[in-house]
Amino acid sequence: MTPRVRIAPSPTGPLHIGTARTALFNYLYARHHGGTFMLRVEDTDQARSTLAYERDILDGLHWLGLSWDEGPEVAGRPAVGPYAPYRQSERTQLYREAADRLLQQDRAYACYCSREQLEADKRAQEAAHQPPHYVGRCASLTPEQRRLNEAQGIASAVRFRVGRELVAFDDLIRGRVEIDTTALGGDLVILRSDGTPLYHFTVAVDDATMAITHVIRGEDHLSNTPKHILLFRALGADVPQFAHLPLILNADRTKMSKRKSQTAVSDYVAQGFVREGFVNYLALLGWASGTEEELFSLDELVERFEIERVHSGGAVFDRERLEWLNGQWIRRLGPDDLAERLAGFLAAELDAREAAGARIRRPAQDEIRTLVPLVQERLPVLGAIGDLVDFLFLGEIAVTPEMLVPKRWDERTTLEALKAARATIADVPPVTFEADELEPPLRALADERGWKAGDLFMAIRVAITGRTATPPLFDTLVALGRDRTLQRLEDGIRLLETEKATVTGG
RNA sequence: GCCCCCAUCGUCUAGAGGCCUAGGACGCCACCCUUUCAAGGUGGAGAUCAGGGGUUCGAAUCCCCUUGGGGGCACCA
Repeated sequence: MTPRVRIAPSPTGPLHIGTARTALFNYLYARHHGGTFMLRVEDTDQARSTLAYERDILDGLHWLGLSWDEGPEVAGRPAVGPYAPYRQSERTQLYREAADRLLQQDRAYACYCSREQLEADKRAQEAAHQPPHYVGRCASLTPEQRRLNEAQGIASAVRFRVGRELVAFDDLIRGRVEIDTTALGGDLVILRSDGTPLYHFTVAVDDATMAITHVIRGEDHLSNTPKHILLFRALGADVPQFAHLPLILNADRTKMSKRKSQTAVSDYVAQGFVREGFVNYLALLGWASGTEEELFSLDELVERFEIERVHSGGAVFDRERLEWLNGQWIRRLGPDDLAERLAGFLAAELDAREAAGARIRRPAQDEIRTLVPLVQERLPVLGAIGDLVDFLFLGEIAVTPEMLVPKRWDERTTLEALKAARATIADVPPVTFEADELEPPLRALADERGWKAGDLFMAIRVAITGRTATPPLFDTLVALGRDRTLQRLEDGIRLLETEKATVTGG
């Protein structure tokens, strides 16, 4: 049997990391077994669902590289797959029909309880230290009573009868799980009094209708599974296999939430995580290959993924490890590819600087490509590009005399060194202004004066970049260009001279 | 409160009765490389395998209990 799996996000918020991980595992399972990966939008909560969130979720899944075989119509393009529609808001008729069938078979009944009554029940149960459950007030209404309620125009919800039994299933990850239906909270509402369906019902109806064979989802649904199984059976459908993935956790080991962690995939995209690193990290949250390898592309994951190797304990989201993995993948990117991915991040950074009042220059055609060798192994995230090379594009860099003076040096030496360096660099003609041509004379200069090369280089570095940590100096000089390099050295020299004048003259 | 799930270094994990004086990775610390920062290399600290009982010649691995943690119990998804 070729598996049919699905990811069923609810557009009530941006794509959540947990949803992304669940989507990934479903995708891996489908692809590994040559099955079908389906996307279904669970937008039955009209009040909270928005199109913007749906967009964010679809974009996020695309970004991750998780293409679905069946899914809803998007941007004017028709739905793909034989089970359309794939958006629950367009399937209401189906739910109503299914509910009608259950009603006719007396596996469900009309419930006329008011909100107030139900709340009073709940309060009473709480006071009696009982688990919240429906008391069954409407479970055995006579036809006469029902007619009376209807005549009074009391709106009714539809409740599914939950009998007393032990429901068991073999979870692909956890093994056998048995839950007594008495722990389920009584007969559950499947249709609200306004006729709209509820989550547990729509999942079961859809998974049944769409011939889902394996339900792979978060552990937070484990306790709900018996409800779904009961519904599947009542609907006359085959019960799928279940696999409940461990939860992704906040640092305090509670279920990952946006209150305590960054949960929106789009935020990680915006910070410059690359899909390769992100996917790799997500896969490692709950799954391990069993070998000591841990860098896997999506295709490699597809090849190696086995649901049995997913383990059952929750996993704390560790951003440092994510960043490390991300850096690994950034280093593996081809130069043109990296340059292309970097462009937007640099532009955004420069926009921000400009908006803050800075005078900036925009990178020339192909300039970013030439910067790649300087930055590739220094980027934990693409968004770090600004901090790494901003001095190349800023009209003015912020330098103070204190910064200019290397640790072991004094102001006088620094001034002297900067002047000498300026002269030395000025001696290198524009046509040969290259790293290989710049390094030897500067080293020779240090030698001549008895300076440590590192100190000289540091003074130059700070003068031309305003930073003590930069890409390799000579490459940086080249990237800056001869004119700007000389100009900034002069600026540095002038800064020290005025400083000295103030000190001695004051 | 009730039900369910889980439990190996700070974190992600390997481990399916002897190969474990518990392996790898992130992070941390040293050292090497080195013009700074990274990257890379080498080494180190770091887990009485939550605790206690069994089973067994032998248990991180199997069973039970305890403890701890988490999740679920809506006319939310």
